[in-house]
Amino acid sequence: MPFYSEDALKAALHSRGYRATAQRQKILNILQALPQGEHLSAEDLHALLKDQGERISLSTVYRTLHLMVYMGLLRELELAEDHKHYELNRPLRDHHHHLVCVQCGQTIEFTEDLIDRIGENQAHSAGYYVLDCQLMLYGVCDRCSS
Amino acid sequence: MPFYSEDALKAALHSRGYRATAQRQKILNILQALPQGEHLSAEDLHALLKDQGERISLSTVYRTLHLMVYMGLLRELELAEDHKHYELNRPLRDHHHHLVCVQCGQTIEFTEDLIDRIGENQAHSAGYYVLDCQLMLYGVCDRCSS
DNA sequence: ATGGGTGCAAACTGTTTGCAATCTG
DNA sequence: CAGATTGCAAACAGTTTGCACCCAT
Repeated sequence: MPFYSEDALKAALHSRGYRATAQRQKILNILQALPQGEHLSAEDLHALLKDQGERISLSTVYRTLHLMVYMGLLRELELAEDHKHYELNRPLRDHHHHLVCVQCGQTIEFTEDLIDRIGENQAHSAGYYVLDCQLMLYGVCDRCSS
Repeated sequence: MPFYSEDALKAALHSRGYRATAQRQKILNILQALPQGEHLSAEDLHALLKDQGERISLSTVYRTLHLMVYMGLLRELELAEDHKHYELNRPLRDHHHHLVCVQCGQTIEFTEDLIDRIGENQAHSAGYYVLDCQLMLYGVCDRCSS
């Protein structure tokens, strides 16, 4: 059950004056097909598209990811790695947060509605419309600290 | 009232088998002197040191920042910009969180003890020792959405 | 005096950009 | 058909690394 049908994406793009292209559709499709909690880097995504036989350039992947983050369709994650990861921006109640070990990079995901609600409140009181709310916890896991 | 006296830094380094060097001292000093909520990039820090007449290389700045994040003395922030920022990792109660406009980059800081407590609990129950806890809110500010 | 730390310059990685060609509306 | 979007290759920024020298322990 995809969040964005072809038409929904088309409408979202058109409503802001952007054009619906095959590349944008394919990128969103891949990210929609990802299981909850999976996230890809721009290069992962590009490699996947290549594997599927699509002809699409890395620059277009970057441009599309930026556009979709800007539109609020995607979340951009900064985890332990040195590059960004992207995933579909599902409704707030499904948001998960990240706990990262700064030494080994192990990442644990968890959900916590209260955080999302607090974030929502803070943003609203500052006059912001929320696109994404991420609690990042950095620490040392038990394996690394022993 | 600095968090880390010269001796405290020296002790922290020695206890983990690292050496106390003038460069490490100077970098920590600059970050300690920063007002609450200010944060610098590696290059900002390097430029500041140069201005003060210090002779220190950019690589050493990077190496030192990494070491101190790893040790838990500093926080590494990923804001709207395309490079990392660093600030002193003060005790949890002083932690602040960030609200960023994805369109204009305006950043608002706020504090919320409850978030820190939730984070602490989540981390502990996963067996992690917390170094840092940041709520990142991405959205669109009222000026950009109008 | 030993080996951790530094400075320099060169390499690297992920990302961005200019431009001509190609599509969408 | 006009202008948005793409692909390519080249540029870029921030960061990392190899190595010889230096200095803390």
